[in-house]
Amino acid sequence: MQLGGCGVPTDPSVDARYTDRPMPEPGILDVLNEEQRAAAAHLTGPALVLAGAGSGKTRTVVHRIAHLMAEHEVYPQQILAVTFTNKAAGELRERVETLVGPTARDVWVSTFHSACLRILRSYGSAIQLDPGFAIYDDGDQLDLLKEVLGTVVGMQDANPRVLRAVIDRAKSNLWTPALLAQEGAKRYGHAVSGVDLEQIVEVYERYQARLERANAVDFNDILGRTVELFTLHPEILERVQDRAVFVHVDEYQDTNAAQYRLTHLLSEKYRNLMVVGDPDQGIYAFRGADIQNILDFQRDYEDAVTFRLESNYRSIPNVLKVANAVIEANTGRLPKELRPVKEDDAPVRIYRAADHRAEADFVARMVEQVLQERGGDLNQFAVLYRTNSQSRALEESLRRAGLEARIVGGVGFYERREVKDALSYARAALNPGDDVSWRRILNRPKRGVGKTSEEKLAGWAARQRQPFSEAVRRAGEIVGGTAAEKRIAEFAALMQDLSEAADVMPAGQFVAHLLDASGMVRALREENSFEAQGRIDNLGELASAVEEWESSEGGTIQAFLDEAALMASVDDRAVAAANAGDVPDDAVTLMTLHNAKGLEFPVVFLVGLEEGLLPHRSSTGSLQEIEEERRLLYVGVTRAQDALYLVHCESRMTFGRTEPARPSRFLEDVPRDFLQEIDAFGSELDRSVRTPSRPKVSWPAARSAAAGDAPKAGGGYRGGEKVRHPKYGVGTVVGVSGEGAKMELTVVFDGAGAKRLLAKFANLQDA
DNA sequence: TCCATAGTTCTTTTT
DNA sequence: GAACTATGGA
Repeated sequence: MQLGGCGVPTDPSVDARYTDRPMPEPGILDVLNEEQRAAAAHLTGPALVLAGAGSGKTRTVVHRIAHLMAEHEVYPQQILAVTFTNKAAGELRERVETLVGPTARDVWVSTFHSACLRILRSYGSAIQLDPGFAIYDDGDQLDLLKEVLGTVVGMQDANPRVLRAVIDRAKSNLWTPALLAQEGAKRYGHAVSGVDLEQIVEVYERYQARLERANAVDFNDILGRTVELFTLHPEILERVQDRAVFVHVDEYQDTNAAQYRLTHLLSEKYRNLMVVGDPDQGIYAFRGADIQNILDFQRDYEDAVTFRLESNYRSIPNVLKVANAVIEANTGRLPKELRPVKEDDAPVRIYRAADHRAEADFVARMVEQVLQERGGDLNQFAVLYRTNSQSRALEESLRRAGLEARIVGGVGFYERREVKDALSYARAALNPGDDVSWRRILNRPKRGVGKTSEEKLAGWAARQRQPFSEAVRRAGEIVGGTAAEKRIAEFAALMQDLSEAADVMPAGQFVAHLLDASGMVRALREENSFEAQGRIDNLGELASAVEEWESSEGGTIQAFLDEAALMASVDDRAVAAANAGDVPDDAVTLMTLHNAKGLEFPVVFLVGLEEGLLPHRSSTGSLQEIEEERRLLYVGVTRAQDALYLVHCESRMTFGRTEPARPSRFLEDVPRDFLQEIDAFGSELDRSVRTPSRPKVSWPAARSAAAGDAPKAGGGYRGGEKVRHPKYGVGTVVGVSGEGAKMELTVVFDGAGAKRLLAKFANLQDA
């Protein structure tokens, strides 16, 4: 699908043709409910769709698009739909295609980033971007920033991550360095995150200059430079506008200033803008998203029509009760209550685990149990957590139980060192200005060019204002007479060969050649280790992914690099082939709460519901931050269709240190009788036992009252406690139920696994 | 220039 | 507990 040259009528006179039709139309919209149908039948002008979780938002957009095409003669080439992830885009396109057939392929469905990247590849030369410009990801940004920091007085020891965060934030607000100086001073004073504002501005300026000199853009530039392009070249904007007569923006609550501006620019010619979202699911303020964008839509577009979708088709009533209770605690929200359509119900369960291991074992055990009880496959399960680092224990427990796990996100395939190196070769071959890539591969694999030589080259490049690759080419003049000189010359010859190869070889062949000629694979083979073999396998998978990409999509290596750069998770569409080897088609899904947005699963586990994790310790500084964390929990809860397990630990390991953990404050917002407490085996615990004479005490307080000071004699056991059994040895108490003579303990023994014991007879000692 | 070792920082969250 | 980085000896 090419921009511009695809037979788009220059003036489709939409306003005249598509207004004043009687409503509702027969046909396509019949399957929708009343709320959905009203929104989907909307024709022209701005519209806001406030869509609660699970209310059929995508369905509504899909039918609206189909309706426009099938019954109002709108060309697919006039429709643009912007989604948040590549995955959502693929799904949307597929569903429209199911409804209206293959012409749906001409509907432009894309993320903001992919759409803008395509525009920049087509028209970027108008703002001094060479067609082969590189995309710098987080790691590249950091590398470049480290270099820049070295050149600014007093910034040598500054943390590049902090600077990156500030610059990213400025860019997502569309602030140039000058604007950052101005606006930053207004909002933050003279220092941001403890760094002097003037110095930050200086770093930002130099960083940006270096990016532009390298013919590169970072992620935020993909949006920001597109805005720049549109502003400086209205004729280009207009061509794109004609490709976007009807604009849809999904997850509008997560748009930042740059995306807001783009939305406005794209839709201002025809004003057929439909934005869809849910302010309660805004979870990206940390990267500049502003919920105010959706809250102010009616103010921005006074003639806007608002539609509300509040019937929830996804979740059982108890899940929605919990969800509503959680989100009601937020202030300043539009009142909204999810109404269940489903009638079947089951309790939402809560489990208190001893530590992250017990938590993970519990999840594995429940998965097995549910499989036994109701059958089905592993794809029905999802485990959601706040931080990626929580995935390891979960993965281990599941694997130990023989259950496949699929981790979405995390350290992606394209961020693995060897893969990144290989891609850097490709980038360097395509773009002699890409200093970060050139420097990365200079001595990788090791070819005897050390830090000293590298710095001499870099110093020369900086003084001469030349790209690093030029320094490599002229190494003789710079490091003449040293041992490294010859090695660098060989490297220069290699790169000369590769850049010629990039022009003449098809993508797959080029990557295969690069892997061979660079010596990467050879060096790994010589290492002869288990780990090196894994890396070789990854490189092999990369080669097949490119091959596959080339034969199925007919893509160039440049297009492959673009796709890889914008790919959030490895199982996103085309390049997923890269990981085809180890992604099973039946597996429990593990991912962060952020990644889970927009998805649904029959059985959901929310783990790590503790203070410090959710809300995360670094997001407790302001009410806004805490409320965003609460929305994150809300997003998690509303992913569940039929069963929901909430899990928190009594102690958790952070930075390799085990520390006591308190249940999340958000659990206090959920009335206790909305939750059924269970033990490590899923058996229901008797509530009256756990809250003696204090029925109104909310969750966390009740916990300490019940377990905290109980005497040891008489069986005052509590979860997390280490005990010794005469036969089974040392173990950890993971569950307590009943009282007195009937008190039962669930103990996970280090050697013998989990056992259920009557406390009275177990003959346990402290361990 | 490279390698082993000790020390340090690190975890939010993602296009 | 891992991944990265500084250091000193070969």
